[in-house]
Amino acid sequence: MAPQPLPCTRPTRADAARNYDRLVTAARETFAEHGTDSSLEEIARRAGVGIGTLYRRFPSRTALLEAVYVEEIQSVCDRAYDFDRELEPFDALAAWLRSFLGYGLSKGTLASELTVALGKDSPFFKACKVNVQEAGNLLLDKAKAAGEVRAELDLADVMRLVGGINMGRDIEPEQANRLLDIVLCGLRPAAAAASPAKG
Amino acid sequence: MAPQPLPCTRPTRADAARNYDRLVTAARETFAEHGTDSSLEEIARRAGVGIGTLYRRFPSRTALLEAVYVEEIQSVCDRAYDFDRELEPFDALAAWLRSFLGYGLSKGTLASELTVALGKDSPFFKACKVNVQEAGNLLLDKAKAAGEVRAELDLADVMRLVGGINMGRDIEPEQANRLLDIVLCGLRPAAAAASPAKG
DNA sequence: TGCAAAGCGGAGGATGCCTCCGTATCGTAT
DNA sequence: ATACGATACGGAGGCATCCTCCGCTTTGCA
Repeated sequence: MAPQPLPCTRPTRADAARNYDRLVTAARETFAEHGTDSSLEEIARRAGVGIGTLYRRFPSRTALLEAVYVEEIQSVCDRAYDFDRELEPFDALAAWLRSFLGYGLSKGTLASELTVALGKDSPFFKACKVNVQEAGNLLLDKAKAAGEVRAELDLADVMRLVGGINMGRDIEPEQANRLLDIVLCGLRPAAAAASPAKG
Repeated sequence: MAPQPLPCTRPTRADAARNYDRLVTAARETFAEHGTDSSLEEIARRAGVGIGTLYRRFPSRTALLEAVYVEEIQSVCDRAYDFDRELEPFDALAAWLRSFLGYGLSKGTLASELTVALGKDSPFFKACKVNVQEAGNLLLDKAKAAGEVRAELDLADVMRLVGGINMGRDIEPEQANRLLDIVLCGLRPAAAAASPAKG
């Protein structure tokens, strides 16, 4: 189902693997609760391992974020394929974007920071991007083929807009959905009255 | 022209006023270059004053941000009134949002962080919000009255979407403008074919 | 059971945040 | 011009976090 294997550095030795899992779990929880600026020492404490262990496994904050993101990315992609099977083209795209948004609302800023991360240049994030693009483009292309989305749009644009919606930490779910509606409207072909400012 | 006086704490004594200006200038440059997480000690060094001076004048990072934002806010509001005089309703709104975006592109993440800040609860940011709302609503209401923007949208929604566009630090100006076009399309009434996902 | 490889964890140097207070400067009154 | 009180300056220092380094422990294989 997932076309590209995402890099995974989970170690093989029993104790190391156990600590790896503890760290990723603690990191996911802590990042979700206190944002991605959380203290790494706090995460190590929460995981019940020494700070040295954290740094050996994850040489930088980014590396730890990557490990957390792998699972989130996987989940995001899986849902795209689900919606593709179950819904009509535009609805599938809309549902996917809405689920992406709802997921972000429940996980603090993780989703929006993830969107930012997908713009980064690291090899890891590029690999993630490939996967998300493959899943998202499936939905987007079908919606385009059905004439329900403007042909000149690309997925990066759409993701960026949706990711920007809950960028500012606290947003009411109601407002978030309203903003998504605006974006969804903007995706549709300028069939009649509407035309963008410059083309 | 600007309806509400924004608070200003610029001191009166000569040396203090000079240092105040140096600090605000250094802060604006540093925040634009390295984001609002920049070291305050770095800013003090850049301004050529001691760290103590910075903290006496600006008891917190937020206080320093406020001083930087005052001028930006003023400039954003002024432009709204200019566009209102010079352009047709929808074009004025579009031009204002586009200038807001262009300004953000040239100033790093300042503009988008400003958008986030406008959602905050501090008295200062509330005052800023009042001013921006007054200016923005002038444009938005006229565009609504002209039937070119959906009546149920509010300014906070629009600002948030636009602010989200260049949230992720590095964005190509070309892409940013494309995203703004999508948003602008989304603002227009669902005249014919286009209709939002849920109403 | 023994041993080498792999992993563990925390001490410690560097940096940033913020406070406190002795010293220097400014503006005014004489 | 001078003196003096009010105001401002600046950096030392306490605390938190980041990240590195290295001596000790655990693991898994022979």
